[in-house]
Amino acid sequence: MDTKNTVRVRFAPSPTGHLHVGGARTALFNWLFARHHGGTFILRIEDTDTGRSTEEYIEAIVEGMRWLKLDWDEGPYRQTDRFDIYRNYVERLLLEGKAYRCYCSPEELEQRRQEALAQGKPPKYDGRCRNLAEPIPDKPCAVRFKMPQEGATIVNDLIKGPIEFENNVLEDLIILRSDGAPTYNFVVVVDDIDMKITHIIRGDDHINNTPKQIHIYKAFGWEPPQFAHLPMILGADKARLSKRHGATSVMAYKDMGYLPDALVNYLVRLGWSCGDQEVFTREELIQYFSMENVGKSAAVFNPEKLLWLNSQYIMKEEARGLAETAIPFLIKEGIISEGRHIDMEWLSKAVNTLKERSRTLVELVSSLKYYILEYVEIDPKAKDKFLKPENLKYLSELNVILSGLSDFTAAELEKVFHAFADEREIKLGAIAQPVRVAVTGGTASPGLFEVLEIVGKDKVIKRLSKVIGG
RNA sequence: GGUCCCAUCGUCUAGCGGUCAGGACGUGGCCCUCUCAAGGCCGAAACACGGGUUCGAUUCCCGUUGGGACUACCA
Repeated sequence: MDTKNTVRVRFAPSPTGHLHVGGARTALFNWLFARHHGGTFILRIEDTDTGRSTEEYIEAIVEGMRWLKLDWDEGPYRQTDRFDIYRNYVERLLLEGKAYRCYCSPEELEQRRQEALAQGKPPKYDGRCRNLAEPIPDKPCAVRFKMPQEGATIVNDLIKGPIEFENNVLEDLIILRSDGAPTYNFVVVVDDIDMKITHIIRGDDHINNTPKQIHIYKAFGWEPPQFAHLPMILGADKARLSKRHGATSVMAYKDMGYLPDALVNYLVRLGWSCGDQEVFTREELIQYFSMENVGKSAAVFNPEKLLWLNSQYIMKEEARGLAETAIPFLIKEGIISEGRHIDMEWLSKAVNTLKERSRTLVELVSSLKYYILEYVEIDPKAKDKFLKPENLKYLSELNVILSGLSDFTAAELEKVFHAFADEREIKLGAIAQPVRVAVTGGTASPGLFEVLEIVGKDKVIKRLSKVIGG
């Protein structure tokens, strides 16, 4: 099959919430499929539920897509802009006798549904308006699609394989509400045909909708696209991922200091694999992506592994670029103020020492405090352990030596410290840890000498003096 | 209740009839070391169960069990 330049896929979220990780993964797989085949990726907003859709969420979804760098070639289309198109198609079905007006009120329907459920019967529409001879003038009505009741429908899913449905389990679904707004199962078909979608890649929560949609395609005489149903993403309790499981919105991960490439890498490995490889560049993903390597079973979202991946990406990232993305976090934490000038070259050096010990940008920024601030807050436990009187004696001797240094570089400092320890016949750690605590406020940091160099002689002396004095 | 999907270490997964069942996260130990990381080495850890098919099943088929989704004038 020649799929080159002919593949057209879409991500079709409904703007009833932020872009969440499940949606993001669906978007990602569509995007990868399109990019891999040199096809077209379309963003379509499914806002036919005017009661729940909001402009804010449309913005939020677009923002999330941009942050993840999932660029689209067409759209965002909005279904609310296309109501006339849908109504024409509904009209056509009505004319051809493939749909009918239903005068049952939502209340009546709901009541019958509850009764059926209570009796343990399938809550399926009974079709009572199906054979009405004449339209009832001036009575509000919805339009239902006449679902075939004989035979079976087979969905040939690219991921799950063939799935068979008995047609008699399908009901005459409403395609046009009494307020004139069309419904999902109808517009999705019309749009996918209208937009010449070749592959529908979506969550497997849509599997049961697929046979219904196939009948609509058939009613119009259209050839359905290919279907590929992605397995769900679950929480630790194996239930569908939701707010209960913690952060689910993509932008929440941005705020927590995750890199978009790390999230993308994590998400793609939830359900897709390529041998033993865990870390991929975008180019590799595009090159290697194939529907054949998409798994069938649902996957539990594992924050620990995402954190590890994020640390990998931070480690690989250029210090300069990291420093730049860290700026908003520094401002948010009040470590630097909005307009203040900061020497990016210097900051990059500091960031460089922290790259391999920060799993998130938030952690990175937190460590950056002791590089940037004048004084540091000292952890009480660290103080008790390492700033005892005997240590303070060494610190003040050392402070004198450091004050006299003109070459305050890591290499020079290392020599000085070793000489200091040798003369007093103490281990390097015996002096390094107290200095570390005095300068960084804690017991863990990058190599002490590089920290001292970057913090700079001035601040180092100030911090040591303060510790000795107080 | 009905329909459909799914089933390999705790988690993500490789496996596409014959493997000591591989990798990754996490976890335990060791090495490195001024601390913390990073890195290296080693370890514990899985084929849900029962029937078939086959010379041989983790792999193919059927049940059971267990999870999940859908079942709206939501998408």
